[in-house]
Amino acid sequence: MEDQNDDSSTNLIINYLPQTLTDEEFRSLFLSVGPISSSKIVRDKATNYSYGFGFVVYERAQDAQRAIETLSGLQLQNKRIKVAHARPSGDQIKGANLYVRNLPSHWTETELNKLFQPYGKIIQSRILIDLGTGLSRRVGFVLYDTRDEAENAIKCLSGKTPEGCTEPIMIKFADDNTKKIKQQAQVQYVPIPNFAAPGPMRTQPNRFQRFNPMAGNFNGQGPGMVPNQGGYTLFVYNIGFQATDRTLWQLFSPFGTVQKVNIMLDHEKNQCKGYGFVTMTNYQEAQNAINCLNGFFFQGRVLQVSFKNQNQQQPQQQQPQMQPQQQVTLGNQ
DNA sequence: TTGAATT
Repeated sequence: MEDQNDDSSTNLIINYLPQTLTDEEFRSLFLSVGPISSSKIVRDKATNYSYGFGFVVYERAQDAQRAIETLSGLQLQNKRIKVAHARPSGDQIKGANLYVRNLPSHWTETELNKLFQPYGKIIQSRILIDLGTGLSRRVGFVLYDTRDEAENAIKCLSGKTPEGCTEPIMIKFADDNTKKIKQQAQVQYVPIPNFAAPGPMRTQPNRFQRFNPMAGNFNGQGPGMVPNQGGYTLFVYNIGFQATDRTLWQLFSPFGTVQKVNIMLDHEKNQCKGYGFVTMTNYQEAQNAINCLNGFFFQGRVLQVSFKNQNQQQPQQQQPQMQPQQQVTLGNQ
């Protein structure tokens, strides 16, 4: 690419993308902020497996900034995406990720960072949690800004026993993820609506559902579902008074094909009445959107999302005559 | 043998 006009202010890296997010969904999401010159989810060349991150280059720096402000932290399926300026790429930032074992079981990222930050700038760190028990698996990752810093940390910390601990920690460079291929394409994320595990509470309830590509059709109807030409309309309540059609678009399009969205407006106050409607093509995708977004904490409110027809809150979604809002229609854009 | 932060 020959986009060298101050790449650092327009080039964004997006982390923690859900595995099933498509390139089109990814692009649409960021297009909603402003014109972009390129977008890409980084994938394995052979299998197309998403590594869970991507890049977006905006045409204007102010749009890139706004994307960081409005989209970072957005919940997409089972992930909260992170949007940030990409660091200038180069050899020195490669191979800067460390794998750490034998961590004290009560440690969080805070303690991990405290131990590692004397040796360099930490870009990201995490401790793995056992999903069944909610307890630490006592392994984690520390990503430094540069390879040199990571090497330095290994030299200084490897085999050392941190203060107040009984065992030495083990450190090595993390595997190069771009060389590993998960052949089993994320098949088993079974919907477990009320997976109530005993033990410590999770930060996020595990009510997120993924599609199983082997069981039915990702874009089509699930087994036994009756196709509905009109689509499935969802009622979205408590979305706040600043919400626009774009808000609904951003929230729902990651879950599938959205036919139209419709924010109900208070024309006197010229603002949202606090609710709206979303029509999705596929039942399965609509149900998934409900599972993921109902009860989701969004901009200081708890969203309520349901099928419109199950609780007959509103008459018909007739478009008010004066409605100046254009409807977002998903076609081939 | 770990999650997924440099195209």
